[in-house]
Amino acid sequence: MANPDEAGTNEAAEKPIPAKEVTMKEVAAHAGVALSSVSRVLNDHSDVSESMRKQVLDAIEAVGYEPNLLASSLRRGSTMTVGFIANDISNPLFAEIAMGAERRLNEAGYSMVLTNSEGSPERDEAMIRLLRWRRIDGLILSVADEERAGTLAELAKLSEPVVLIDRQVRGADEASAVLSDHANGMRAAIDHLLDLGHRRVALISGRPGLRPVRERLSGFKAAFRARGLDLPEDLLKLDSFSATFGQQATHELLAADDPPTAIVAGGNLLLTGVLRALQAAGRTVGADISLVSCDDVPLTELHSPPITVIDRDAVQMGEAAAELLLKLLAGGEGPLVTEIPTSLIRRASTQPGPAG
Amino acid sequence: MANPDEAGTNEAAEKPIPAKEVTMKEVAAHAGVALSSVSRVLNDHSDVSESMRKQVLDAIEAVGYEPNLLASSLRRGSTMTVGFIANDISNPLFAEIAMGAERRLNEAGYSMVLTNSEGSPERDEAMIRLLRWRRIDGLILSVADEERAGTLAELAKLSEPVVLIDRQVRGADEASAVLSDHANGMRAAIDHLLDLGHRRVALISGRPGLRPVRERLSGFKAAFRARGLDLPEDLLKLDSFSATFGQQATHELLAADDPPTAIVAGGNLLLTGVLRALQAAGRTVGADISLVSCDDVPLTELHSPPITVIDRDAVQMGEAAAELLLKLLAGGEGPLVTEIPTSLIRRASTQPGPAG
DNA sequence: TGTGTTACTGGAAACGTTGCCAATACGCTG
DNA sequence: CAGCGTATTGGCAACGTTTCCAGTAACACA
Repeated sequence: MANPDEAGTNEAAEKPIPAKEVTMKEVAAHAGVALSSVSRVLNDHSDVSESMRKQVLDAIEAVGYEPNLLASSLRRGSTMTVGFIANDISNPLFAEIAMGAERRLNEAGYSMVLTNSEGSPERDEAMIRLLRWRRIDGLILSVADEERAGTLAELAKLSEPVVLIDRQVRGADEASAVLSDHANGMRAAIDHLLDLGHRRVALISGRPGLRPVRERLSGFKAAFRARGLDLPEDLLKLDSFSATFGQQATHELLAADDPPTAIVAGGNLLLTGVLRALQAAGRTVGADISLVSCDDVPLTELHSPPITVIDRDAVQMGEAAAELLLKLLAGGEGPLVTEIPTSLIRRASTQPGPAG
Repeated sequence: MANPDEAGTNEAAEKPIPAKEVTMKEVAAHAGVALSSVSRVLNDHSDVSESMRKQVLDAIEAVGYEPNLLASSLRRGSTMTVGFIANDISNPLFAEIAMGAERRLNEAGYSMVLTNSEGSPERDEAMIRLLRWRRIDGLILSVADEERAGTLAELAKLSEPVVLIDRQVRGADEASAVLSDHANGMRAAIDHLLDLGHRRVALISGRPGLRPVRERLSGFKAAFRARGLDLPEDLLKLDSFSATFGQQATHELLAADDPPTAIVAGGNLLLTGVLRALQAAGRTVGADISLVSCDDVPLTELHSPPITVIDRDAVQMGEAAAELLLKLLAGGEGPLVTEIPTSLIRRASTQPGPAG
């Protein structure tokens, strides 16, 4: 199956070949030139004659040489690789961010290695450490816990540039980041619901330890405050982004004495839990209870009725993160921050409430 | 911010430090032992005294040593890293497969680097080559095109073990793979539709060049043949897995002279396109037209009505792929194949047809 | 013919590890 | 006390690159 004209005549591989690696040395020997010349051709340095270039390229072809990036990186001191630690790749949102980042990085000649912390701070730390030991040139990540000392310590040991996605660590100006404007998105959503006459509005989301939750909460509060309305403290369920929590929280909310007339799901996984619970309770979205979710996914658009969402451009976030990192890699100074806007897409899941 | 007792007294870093790497040499010097002893401690070889171990570990702590995996891999000739090339990470199905694989590989001490070919055969090739140059120990992937010579050539150059996901390359017995039993799943789905009285059943999916499509098609045909029914050739739309194709194909099907009474969407992205088209045409799923999709995602469960799907366990697929690869890495022989079952989940999107 | 310049090429020392082999010290037996 | 095994350690050569520094040849010029 191998190309027959590749190995002379008498080199038919009979024995369990020891699979010796073909190195630049072989190329040099075959071309009858020095090792350094081969290197110069491969990295196209200026000082190589046309004849030398051809000679070497032919030899490379002839012996079937393949570069060893490990050796090269070791010598050069740079891997041209950027790490990306996602909280949860199975979340389509993160996948899009990763895609955006990878595309931009590839354009700039970097490659990206994607890993998954599955939302676990321990894995976060382990991944940061591993990537550091691998000598990546930069890192894009969305830590699972902004306050965890271990994670911060691992990050501090990293001398390469870091860009956070939707996270903020102590002392706002310490780290570069791409941040989405959750506060204004939420503010718009709550204003919309209040306009419709809702007053009992519930918010289900993760722990306020994470920036997106803090921001959403602040937008939520701002909207109530602006109208002089009391905050429905009992309707804040802030504990996790998981579908199961969404389901449980919704179940509890519906069973309460004074249940909400509108629910905001702060996370696209949460939404599936919320919908399951509403369905189980026999409530019809829109008619019985209004619903807003975060991030536009197929489910929100195709649900009956379609679900109002606070949207943002995930691919753009990834691109922006890559852009910042590239600036830092090029020697750019200080913490850089890009803010990504959010926008409210009104759909039929939000209907006039009791006072509307 | 750095630990103050870390650098003697007079080493306060004032200047733009050249960021010299702390190596085993520094550790050895600080501990007053040989380089090789440090290495022995780090790889916990048997022949190290307790005192030596402590001495070295203390020195490591003191100088803040961090292993260089590049150097280590170069020397050892093994990276303990497995590559994973996904067709499309933003497809939640692939994300789950990747998660399953990574989990299993990590248990075995390997780490996984995930990359994304975005369904492009060119990127496929480029990624295989890059990973090969990086000297990965093994590869899990789902090639974008089973027949493309370039991809096969790149794979052939790889001397490390490979496991395919739901793909089959020429000569069934040439490559290890995890294959899902699409044929039986589709057979069950079509039997279900035929039982309900449907005869005009459409299938929308990717190109038959890919195994999942071939298998689904074969299950589709088998079901019709088994009842002596003619195959509705005009209802086969096999060109792409994208949402836009799903939408377009559905549009065309609905506009035809003798439109289908049931549609099978062969791919979870396709489904969103199909639903958009049905919605645009004002058809109600279940009542007006029956619908079956492949792979259970939140949308299928939470749609109104819920959508009948041919399901399979994606995480299990990933685990199985890792399992096979680990066997091969341990010296296991020959191509290994694991078959993953599919099952039909009946929901309200499939209703009795005209003849039912 | 000698000198300087240009344009290339070769040699060798790194990069940070690991693993082989030889060296050392120790304790014990005969 | 010689001899020998055992347990531990040190030294050194790799792994496959890149890059600096000399060296060489060709050539033009005086």
